[in-house]
Formats: sequence, C-alpha cells, structure tokens
Amino acid sequence: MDKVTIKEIAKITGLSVGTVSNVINHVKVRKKNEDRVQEVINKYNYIPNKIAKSLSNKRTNNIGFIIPDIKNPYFPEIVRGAQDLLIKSQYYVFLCNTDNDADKENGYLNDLLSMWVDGIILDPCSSSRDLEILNKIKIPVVLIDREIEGFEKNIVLVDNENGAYKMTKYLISRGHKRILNINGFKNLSTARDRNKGWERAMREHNLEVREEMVHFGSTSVQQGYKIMSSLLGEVKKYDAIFASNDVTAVGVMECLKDNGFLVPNDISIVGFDDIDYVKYIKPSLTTYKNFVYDMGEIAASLLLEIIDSEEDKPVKKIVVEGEIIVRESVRDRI
Amino acid sequence: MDKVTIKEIAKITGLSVGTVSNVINHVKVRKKNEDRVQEVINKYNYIPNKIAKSLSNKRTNNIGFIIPDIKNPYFPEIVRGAQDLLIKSQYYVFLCNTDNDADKENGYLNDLLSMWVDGIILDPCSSSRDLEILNKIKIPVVLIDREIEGFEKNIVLVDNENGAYKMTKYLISRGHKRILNINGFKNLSTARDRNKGWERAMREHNLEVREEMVHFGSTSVQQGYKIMSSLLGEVKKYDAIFASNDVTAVGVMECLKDNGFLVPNDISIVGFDDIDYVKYIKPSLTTYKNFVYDMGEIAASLLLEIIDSEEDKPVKKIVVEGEIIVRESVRDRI
DNA sequence: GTGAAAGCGCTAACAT
DNA sequence: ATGTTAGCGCTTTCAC
Repeated sequence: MDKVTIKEIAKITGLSVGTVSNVINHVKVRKKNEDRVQEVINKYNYIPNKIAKSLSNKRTNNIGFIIPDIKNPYFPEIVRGAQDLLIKSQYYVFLCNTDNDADKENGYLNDLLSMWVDGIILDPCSSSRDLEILNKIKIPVVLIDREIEGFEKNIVLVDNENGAYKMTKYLISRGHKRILNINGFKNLSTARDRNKGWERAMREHNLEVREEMVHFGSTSVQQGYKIMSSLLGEVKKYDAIFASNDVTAVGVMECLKDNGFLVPNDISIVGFDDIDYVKYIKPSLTTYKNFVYDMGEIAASLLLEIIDSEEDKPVKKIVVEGEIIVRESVRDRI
Repeated sequence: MDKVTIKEIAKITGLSVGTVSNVINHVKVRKKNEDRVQEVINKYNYIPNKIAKSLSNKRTNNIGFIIPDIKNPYFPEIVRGAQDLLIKSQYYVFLCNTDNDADKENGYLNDLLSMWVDGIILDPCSSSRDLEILNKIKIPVVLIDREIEGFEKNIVLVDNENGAYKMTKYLISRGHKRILNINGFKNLSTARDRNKGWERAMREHNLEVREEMVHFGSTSVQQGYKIMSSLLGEVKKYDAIFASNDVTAVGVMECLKDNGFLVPNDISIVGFDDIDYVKYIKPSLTTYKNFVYDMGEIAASLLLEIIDSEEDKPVKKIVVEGEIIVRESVRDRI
C-alpha cells in the first residue's frame, strides 16, 4: 500500500509494464485497456516516479537558476519571468543564491550538473572569473544580467551602457553638469557598462570627467549609504548624482537626508533599474526602467530553445531596452 | 568521453564499482586505491549522477518550497531563511509560486511528490481547502506562515493575533479610538488572526467595533490603494488605520496622498510585517516587525528534523514573536 | 497493440 | 578491503 509502482499496476490490471507505461505517456493503447489502467491508477493512487523516468530518459525537466540573492528586489522579477515561462513546459527550477561568492557559484554549478538539470540560467557573480569549471559544462547555459569576460555564451542583458548614457544625457538636458557617479562593483559588467554610458554622455557634452567622480562598490542600500557618507564633504561640488542601481540610490538619498541635504533642491539624483518600490519613496526616484521580468522570460525561452534543438546554433546576445521614468528626484538647474 | 560513469572509473582503475562507490562516499578504502580513484575521477572529470543515486537511495536531498509569489517582498526573506539552513545539509529547493491559486498549489504538490522530494515547506494559499490531496501526502510537510483549517500539521507562524493586538493597543495608547482595519483576504488565517487581535484590543478598551470598520481583501499595494479609494468618504470618521500588512499600508498611504490627505496629520496609519523598504517611504511606516527570515529558518530546521527522525513525533506549532517598530506614521491624538 | 527484457547509474548486501 | 550482483522504477527496443 505504501509504494505503488508501475509494476504493481501492471500486475493488478494483468497488463504488461510496457502497456501501462504507454497509457501513462499517452501512447496509443486499446481504449478498454487504457480505461482499466486509469481506473487502477486512481484507485491505488499511483504517482509516477520522475526520478526513475529521468534516469531512463537522461533528462529531468529541471533547470538550475543561479542568482546573487533573492532578497535583493532586483532578482525576484527575473526569477518570476523565467519561471512563469518554464512552468508552461513543466520545467521546475532549483533556486540558488551565491551572495556574489564565486566559490559558492562553482559549488552550485557542480551540484546542478550532478543533479542532471537540463539547463542552467546563470546570473554570475563575477566577470573576471576562473573559466575552467564553466567551460567544462556541456549542458545548455544561458547567462543573464551580467557578462563574463572571455566566456562567449548565449546571454540576455538590459542595455546598461546605452541606458546609462540616456540617463546621464537626461540629467545634462536638465542643466546638470557636474555629475557624481556611484556605481556597482567594478568586477561586474553591469557596473562597468553603466559607467561607460555615463562617461560617454559626459564627454559628448564636453563635461569634465575626473577619476574622483566615480565610486564603485555598491549594490545595496547599506553600501550606497556608506559610500555617500564618505562623500559628504563633496556634495557642494556636484549638481547631481547618477546612482547606477536603485538600491544604491535609496541608500544615497537616506544618507543625504540624514545629513540635512534636500533632494532635489540641494542635489538631484537618478537611479537605475526601477525596482518596485522607488515610486513610493520621497522624493520618488527618477530612474531607468529595466524590464527584468522580460529579461528572465527571454532567457528561459532561449534556454528551452537550446535544450530542444539538436545541433548547436550560433551564440545569441539579446539586449532588452529600457526607458527613462521621470519622477521627482531631479530638478531643473539653470 | 561524453558520459563518464562509475563503471568506467572502475574499469580504468581496475577496481570494482563497489570500491569506486566507496571512495566517492568516503567509506573506508585502502589509501592507495583511494588516491588512484580520485586521480582518475579528476582526469576524466567524472561527476556522480545524483539521479541514479536517488533512485537507489529512495531519497533525493531535494525539497519543495511552495509560496504565493516571490515578487511579493514578504516572501524572499522566508525563502532565504530556509535555504540558508537547507544548503548547509546539501538540500536543494524547488521554488513554486501559486499566486494564491489552489489549483496551482495542488499541481505543484502532485509534481513535487512525483519528483520524490524529501519534504515540502508550504505557505498555503487558502485556509479553507480541499484536504484530500494534502492528506494523501506521506512525506514530511511543514506549513509556514498560514494555517489550513482542519489540517493539523507541523507549522511555524508569526504571532498574528497577538501582534495585531499589540499594534492596536499601541494606537490606542497614542490616543486613537476610531480605528479602521484594512486587512488581507478573509480566507487567509493570517488575515483572520490579525483581525481578531485588532478586535480584542478594541473591545478591551471599550471601543466601538462595527462591521463597516473592517475591510478584507488586500495583500498588495494595488489592492490597498483600491480599497482605500472606496473609503475616501469615511476618512474623517477615523483617527487611524490598522493595515494588516505593509504592502497594503503602502497602497493606502499612496491613495491618501493622492487625495490630499496627510499622514499622520489627518490620519495615522500602522502596517504589519516590516518589509524591507517601509523605512524608506515617507512618512516612514510604524509597523510590527515579523521575523520572517527566522520563520523560514525554523521551518527548514523542523523539516529536516522530521525527515531525519524515524518515528513520527507529535505535531509542533511554533510561533515567532515580533516587535513594534515605531517610525513616523502615527501621531499623538489628544 | 502488447509482452519480455535490457538498460539507465548508482547503492548495498553478500561473498570472498 | 574488495568484487559481484540484485535492484531502485521507468522507458524502449524488439519480437510476436
């Protein structure tokens, strides 16, 4: 009574294991037998064993999803975008959080391989990275969100460079000239690309670009707060701040507020990403909306495409364009 | 070269599969042989097949985690709390989002069973629910966050009733008497319990409790906004609002703001949960902090305990107490 | 259309 | 300590 297997069902119905397997997998079987099998299946509450099926099939219908941290409001959207698509094809996902630790990432990669996932979606924690493990992977992998230097793989990204460029130009169009850049970690492609966009816009407008204007190292509210703390003396030197991710912008604004500066009166600020809640903070944040849900969905669909295709296709790089969302954190500067 | 199995390793080393299996599983083996096997494993990049192992072992080291929606900022904390503990024991988790749809929940439950997960952590979408499927489950299940009527299982909760009671008393202590209650969905135990707490505090202080004072139906910013919209005419009848979850509080505040009401001057408001970002909104939200990360961690540890124990122990109900976080959304009312 | 049996990769019991 | 082998539950030829 405890464990009903296909074998029991076969015995009870007087049919062979093969036939029972066929009805389960909707392979043509005599109607009468099919009904009988279904009846017994229901009666005995038979649940097919996907592990055994996977072993036989050499495919699990599971995929691995590696991200830095589901607690960071940027990632749930990505994950959901992917999962909503995957579940339609009955794919289940193992969620893994690296906390931006390359060792953990390697560990997950190995384990996922050992678990025979059919594919992996990877939001990598570092761009300069030991490629040895990555190159060993034979199953389909699609990168998402961040690039890895020297690792030419299918990837879907938001338009970091161009988005930052547009955002910075927007600031300039509003009369700001001296723009502080508070960025993510320098080893992340996102941070570097956003930095490039900022710099390109600055140079295009013949605005001064000095090394001390850019500060890497924040992908959280706390880190943003901390960096801003160290820059309090410089506030008057700038018209605006380009925070290259929203959580950082929030931290920066909190720090400014705590130290008596008013946004946008004393200094304007823009973020990047448009995470869910920045419309509710005060002042609401002008930012660049990245369609991260879409990014997740596209990555998933690309992955399935690769899994289902026989021959390997040329590597794809898909960029999801975003858009500026104007809110209250920028003022005109005459 | 494509697929290295334990058998190949055995052949190459001249040892038996049994011996190879032993070195993989750290069972005593002659040092010399162990080294040889390891060497070959590395050379041929052998990765053990966990699927085969699972089939043989009848355990997968995977668990299923069912929640309403990872995009709702309440849930990532829970998930992380659980995962951080689980990964220490090498457990991987399948994440499933129900969107509060009982059919989806049933589907996940069935699939998870078929995937032979060793256990399930379930944040159920409905409390009045068809128990048939749930009762069929023979593997360890621990409920989290929300109760299911008539389903006596191991469960870990936050102290909804008592927390709401304390929160309401706090409002009363600040001089508020007419307190509107905007709540979650009535079919959720969390909403009902929080409602009970509110009512208990009100009655204890001989304050009027009328049916039109409580409005069920919001677990999102949008829903909170909508309910508040329909109540704009009543604002002046109340001193304060008890929103029984933070996202609802945010929606309510947005609506109030959009319609010219000032919080807390015109009306005070408190939330419930203390999700990450309510400290950054304006006014920052006074709320009741639930230790949801801890809740996840405790649920996971309880689950592992059950998985690892032979005989079944008495059902446990663990309540994680929270605490009031005073911020700016409540004023004194004389 | 159906039955028999090999095989997926591993573990564990048993024999040596 | 090591080798041999049955068996985990299913799919998939291959005869019939």
